[in-house]
Amino acid sequence: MYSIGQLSKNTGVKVTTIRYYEEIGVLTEPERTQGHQRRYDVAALERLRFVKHARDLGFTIQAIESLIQLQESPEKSCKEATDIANEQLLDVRRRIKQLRSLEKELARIVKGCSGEGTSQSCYVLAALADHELCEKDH
Amino acid sequence: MYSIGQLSKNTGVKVTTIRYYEEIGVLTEPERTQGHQRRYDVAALERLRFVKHARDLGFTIQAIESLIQLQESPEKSCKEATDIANEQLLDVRRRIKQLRSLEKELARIVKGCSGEGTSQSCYVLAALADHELCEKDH
DNA sequence: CTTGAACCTCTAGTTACTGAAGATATTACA
DNA sequence: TGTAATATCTTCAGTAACTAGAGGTTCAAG
Repeated sequence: MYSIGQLSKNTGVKVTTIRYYEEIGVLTEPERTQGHQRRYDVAALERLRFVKHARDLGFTIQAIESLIQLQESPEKSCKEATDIANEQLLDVRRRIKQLRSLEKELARIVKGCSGEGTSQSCYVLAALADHELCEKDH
Repeated sequence: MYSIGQLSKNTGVKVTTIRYYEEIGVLTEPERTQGHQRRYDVAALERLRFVKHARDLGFTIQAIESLIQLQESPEKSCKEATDIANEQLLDVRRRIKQLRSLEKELARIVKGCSGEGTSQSCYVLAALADHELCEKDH
C-alpha cells in the first residue's frame, strides 16, 4: 500500500493534484487508515500512471474519463478509443499548424526591429498596433 | 463615438470580453452616456485592436500590459518591446517542438491499432497504460 | 410613444490545477 | 515510551482568460 506522497513520487503527479483527481472522480476513493489517511493499492498506481501519461499527451480530463470507461468494459469496441486518440492527434496537428503561422509572423515582427531606438519608433509596437503590417490574415 | 457593440463588431472582440478587459485594467474606463452606457473614442478602438492582435499572436495579458506601458512612454527604449516579442517567439517555438513530439507519439499509438478488436486488446489503451511502450521519455 | 434590440450590473461557471492555513497522523529516533 | 519532524488531512481561495445567464434599464427607429 502507498501513501499519497509515495504515489506522488512514483508518478510525478503532485499530492494536491491526486486529491483533485479523486474529487472529480478520475480516481476512485481509496481506503483510509484509522487516522483517515489515504492508502492506495497497485491498481490505483497504475490508473494514475495512465492518467498522467494521457495528460502528458494532451488529452483532456474528459477524454481520459472516456478512455477509463472503455478500459473498464473490456468487451466494448476498441474503435472508440482509437477515435478519441485520433481526434487528439488531429487537434495536435491543428495546434501545430496555427503555432507555425504565429511563429512566422512573430519572427517577421521581431526581425523588423533592431531594438535600438525609442519605443516611439519601435516596429514591434507598430506591427502590433496595425494589422495592415501583417503579411496575411490570422 | 462607438457603443460597446460597435466596438465589438469593429474588432471581433466580444462585448463581455471588452467589459472584462476594462475590469482588469487593460482598457481604460470610457465615458458614459447619461443612461450609463459606455461610449468609446477612436483611441479606445485602436487600443483594443492592439490588444486583440497581440492576443491572437499568443501574448499573455500581462505581456500586453507591459507593451501598452511602453507605448505610453515613447521615450523608453524599444529594446523592452523587442525582448517581450522575442520571449514570445521563443515560447511559441518551444510549444511547437513539444507538440511535434506529441504528434509523433500519438501517430505511432494510433497507427498501432486497427480499431477492430475489443477494448481489452486495444493498443491505444495499452500504450497509454504502459509508459514502456513509448519510444522515448516525455 | 411604443417596441425591440442593445445595454447595464452582478454572479457564477469554465479547465486543470495550485497554494496556504490550521489541525491531526505517522514515523524515526533517543 | 516520549517527542520532534515530517506527512497528511480538510477547506477555501486563487490562477488565466474569458463566457454565460438573470433580471433590469436605455436607446433608437418608426
